[in-house]
Amino acid sequence: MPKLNKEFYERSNVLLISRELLGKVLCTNYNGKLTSGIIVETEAYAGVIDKASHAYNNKKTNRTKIMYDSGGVAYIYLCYGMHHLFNVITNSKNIPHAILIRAIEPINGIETMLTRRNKKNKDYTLTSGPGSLTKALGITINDSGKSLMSNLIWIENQKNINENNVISSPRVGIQYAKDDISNPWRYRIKNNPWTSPAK
DNA sequence: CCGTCGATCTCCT
DNA sequence: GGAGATCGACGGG
Repeated sequence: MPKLNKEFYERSNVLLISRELLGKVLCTNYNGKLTSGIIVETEAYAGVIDKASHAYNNKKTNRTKIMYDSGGVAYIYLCYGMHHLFNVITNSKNIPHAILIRAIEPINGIETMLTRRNKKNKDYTLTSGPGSLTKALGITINDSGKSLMSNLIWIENQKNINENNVISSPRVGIQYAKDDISNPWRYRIKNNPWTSPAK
């Protein structure tokens, strides 16, 4: 299937794009090892006005400057000092919108994922959760800023998920975000067992 | 099944 | 020094 293009990512409605990413296929190819999975859970981070966003109030650091690129690049950062969390940057240059990919359903390269995760058997913990899926796909902060039209990390246009099969609810782990805590900007495919453990 | 806790980088106070 | 867009190990019930 074709890769999602620059025009897809450069649109301005980050909530819409977060919903539309459900059902699409996140792929990586490191050292000839292709791994991929269906995106089943996302969270939108709405930039300078969103207290849960790293770019709240136009904050810019060496880590977050990637967020200010135009849409279609990867923003990957280290969470709790050890987990590499993968985000899609959207909107135009200097508008730092981001979408966190929280869970995928494995498709290709299961054996490679199991090796990277030090697991024997495929179970729901393989790629459910933002830190788990990056480890399974081999994604690290080394690739923060890379284009999503590259042959390293990309997203393929598969199917659209009907609005009736999407659950939206508050985001996870953002108790510090005050009055933005309850925004229902987490999106999940209904009844998909590969969504993250946080319910 | 559940709750608690350690790991350990970036950024802020 | 402390908190964070997390995960997995461990202990108790």
